[in-house]
Amino acid sequence: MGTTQLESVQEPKYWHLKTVLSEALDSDFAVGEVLPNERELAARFGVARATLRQALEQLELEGRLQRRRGVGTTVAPPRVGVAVATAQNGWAGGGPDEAWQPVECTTATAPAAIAAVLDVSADEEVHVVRRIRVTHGQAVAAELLYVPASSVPELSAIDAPSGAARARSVMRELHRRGLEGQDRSVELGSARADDAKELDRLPGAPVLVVTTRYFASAGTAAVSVATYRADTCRLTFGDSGALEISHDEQERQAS
Amino acid sequence: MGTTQLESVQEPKYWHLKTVLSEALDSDFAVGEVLPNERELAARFGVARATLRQALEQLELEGRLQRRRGVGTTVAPPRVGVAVATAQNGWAGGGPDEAWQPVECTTATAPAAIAAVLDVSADEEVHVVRRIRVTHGQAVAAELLYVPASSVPELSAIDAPSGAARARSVMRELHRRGLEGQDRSVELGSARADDAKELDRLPGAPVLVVTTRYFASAGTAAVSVATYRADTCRLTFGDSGALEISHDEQERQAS
DNA sequence: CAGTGGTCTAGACCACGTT
DNA sequence: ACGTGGTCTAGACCACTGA
Repeated sequence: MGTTQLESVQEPKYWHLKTVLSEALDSDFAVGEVLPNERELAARFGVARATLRQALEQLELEGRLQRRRGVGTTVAPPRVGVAVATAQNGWAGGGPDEAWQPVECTTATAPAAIAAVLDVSADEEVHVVRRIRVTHGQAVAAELLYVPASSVPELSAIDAPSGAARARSVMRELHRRGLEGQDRSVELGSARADDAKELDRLPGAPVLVVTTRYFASAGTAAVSVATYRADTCRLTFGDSGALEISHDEQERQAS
Repeated sequence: MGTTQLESVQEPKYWHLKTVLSEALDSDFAVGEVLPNERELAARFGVARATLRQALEQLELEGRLQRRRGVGTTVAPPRVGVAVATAQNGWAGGGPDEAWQPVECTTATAPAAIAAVLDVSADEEVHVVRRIRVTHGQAVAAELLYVPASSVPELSAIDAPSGAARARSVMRELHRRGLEGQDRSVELGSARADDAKELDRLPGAPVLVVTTRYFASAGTAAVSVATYRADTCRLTFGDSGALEISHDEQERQAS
């Protein structure tokens, strides 16, 4: 009757390509190894470069590959487990593997949504602390911490008016105020231009946006918006330490 | 001297396009409204369809748009805050807004990485419970829960051999065993074909993969791998309730 | 400078949902 | 059947990195 459809894949080429590449990555490549360039790979698989790129983009999204303009495509190391502080940990910035570096501090009016949560008026100036989180020598997250003046009442106005020094002063005062709890949410986003620069990525790169509300005795003491590199990070929330397996590994070992 | 470069944007077209569209979305469109089709929009902005699509893809990734083949592109509602159980909550499945529906239960050998965490040998059969999480009538997550036989010793072998009924039996037995703690990690992934189907998305759609390890008195009682729709979900981890603002709103209101 | 990935074009055809 | 978004092509040029 009907025509014999041999190989009627009914599966997009880029999807099949991704599978093939993924398996090749497991068997034939070591972490850090450089892949052939895109034109070469596309020719080798007999597809247009755009199609090949679609497969590479997915693999990069899953943390399997790392691509850098002018350099090439390399096999990415497994994702880094990054501990996100639990309620007990207090203000991030303590542990050895949880190194937040204050970069700058300015004062500005907070975005309306932030102002509402902080319970300050929309046109009130708040401290905005810029911090970078570094793990294994790599910048993995960039944060904006919004601190109303009322949360750091003893902050001397004579201190450095901006810069890392003032950022440290604000953090010190926050520590002194103590902490009663936190609220946290995680969602997918794309990196703003400034965050992308700090994270050594292109604007629009996928990031995990962690929004944290810090409660002190008087109410909401501060709100933090931290953007983590989604390609390289696995956020961990542990009662008793980080999980040792990654989703990628599960996939790869599921064969 | 040099040529006067008026409008030397040095900013990709699709990026600028995304900004323009984003603003238009805020001012001229209501949630659920249908946008003009891609060919029309591309023509209107004077760009190729592929370029227009690049902008739409980003906006969809950020949860601003929803695109469905054969239907069109619509303005997405704000992301749903989905509570991820904290240590106190025990086995997910209780609360009103945390409805996990058992779908099926089979027995199979777990992927190697899972088997290692469960502390069972790689060729040992475990129960695999399939659950779907529904919020506001929408499927937001699909889960595979791996349960070694030793965690549900009293599970009658005479029970339904598979299907939703058996899934419920396994969950009931797990409840009986109690829970001492959990470990959790969140990372970005792309939907497998089966998960995509449950979530009404195309394979490869971006998802937040939540891997949870459940501890009982005897050790690791089960491991869960849940994939949440990244476009529509905002995962919340609260000491005291969910955050009420979303990243998108922050962005939009930051103007 | 050469080589890489990033952007962009102007088409074509396909799979799907609705009518 | 029609219109939608999804896939795919075969080019072109640009921006960046490193030798």
